[in-house]
Amino acid sequence: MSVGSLYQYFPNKAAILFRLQSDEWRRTSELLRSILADGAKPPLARLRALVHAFIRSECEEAAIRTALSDAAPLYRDAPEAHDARAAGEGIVAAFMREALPKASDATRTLAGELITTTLSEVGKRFSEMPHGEAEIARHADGLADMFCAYLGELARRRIHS
Amino acid sequence: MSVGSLYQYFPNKAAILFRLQSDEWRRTSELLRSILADGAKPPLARLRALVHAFIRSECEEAAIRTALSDAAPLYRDAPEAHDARAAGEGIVAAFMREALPKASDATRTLAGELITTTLSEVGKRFSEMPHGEAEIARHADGLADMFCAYLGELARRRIHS
DNA sequence: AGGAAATGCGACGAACTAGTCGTATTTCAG
DNA sequence: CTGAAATACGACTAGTTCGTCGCATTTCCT
Repeated sequence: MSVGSLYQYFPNKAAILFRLQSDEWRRTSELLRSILADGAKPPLARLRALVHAFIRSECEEAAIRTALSDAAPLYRDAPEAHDARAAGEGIVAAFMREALPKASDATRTLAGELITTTLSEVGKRFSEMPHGEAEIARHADGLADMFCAYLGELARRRIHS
Repeated sequence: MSVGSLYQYFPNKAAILFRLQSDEWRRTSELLRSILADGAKPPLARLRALVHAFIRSECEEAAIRTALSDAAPLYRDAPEAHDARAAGEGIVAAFMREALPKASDATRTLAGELITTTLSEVGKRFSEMPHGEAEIARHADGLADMFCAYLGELARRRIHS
């Protein structure tokens, strides 16, 4: 693929990168939906599966992910970026209603946001430093443990300092 | 401060940015030490205080933090970056021994790494999107809840899926 | 096959950025 | 006060990067 051909389909470099990132986001949404909405398993098992799948997918093609996140300044303020995020939030919200049926809306929203941003930000860092299969699995398990403990505690509603 | 003057003290742009980042790291280490090593309060209260202090400090001077993290590619592979990280890890390790006295070394290390990277990565994201005081406090509390729940669960050693 | 339309291409130019260098200004000892 | 050493300065240059443009190649219709 040559420079000229590329610029027949995209107005500028930002658009190219944004398109790549956008595809990435779409795939991630798909992952979210397919795992979180699977009604067969209990909620926490699904969450754990999601963490593993997500971390593993971040570590594949680590190079392109790093490049994309380095280019973030170019598309950080794009309106589509916001939309993509919103799409994911809907799926997470539905999951949270299932996982925390008795919690308040505010609690659910906060917990959902925290888990989502933690997963995506920590995932990004994983993609930046190469690991072995086993390391990845260990860390993903730890992360899942953390989320499960948090949700468990919220369900029991006895968070103390 | 002019360009020429700046380059009398630094060999190149990367060195300038790295110096700024390095100062930031030193201040963060200081924060870690001063809060986590305060033996008076119980461990989880200290952790909660740390989360609040850290998130608040990330949100101050958000502009420079964002600029620095955008420049990360310039110093990502610098050896000093690794050292700075190691310094923080020592403090965290000591704290973890206190918070999880009965856990294995592997468990403690993993939990320490997870909490550290989660805090720093999620903190970075907070600095990128402006929030009100109240929002910040709410999220910091949520994050602290998550960490406390995780450590509590590890202390009780009954993580299930 | 002939030719016209669409697509592919990469050398080139415009714009930007990091870093230098000769000059101007300040500091300070004798 | 004087002159030399240190520091400050910003116009300038070398090098890089994004995006364009004219030509080459492929596609597709008659």
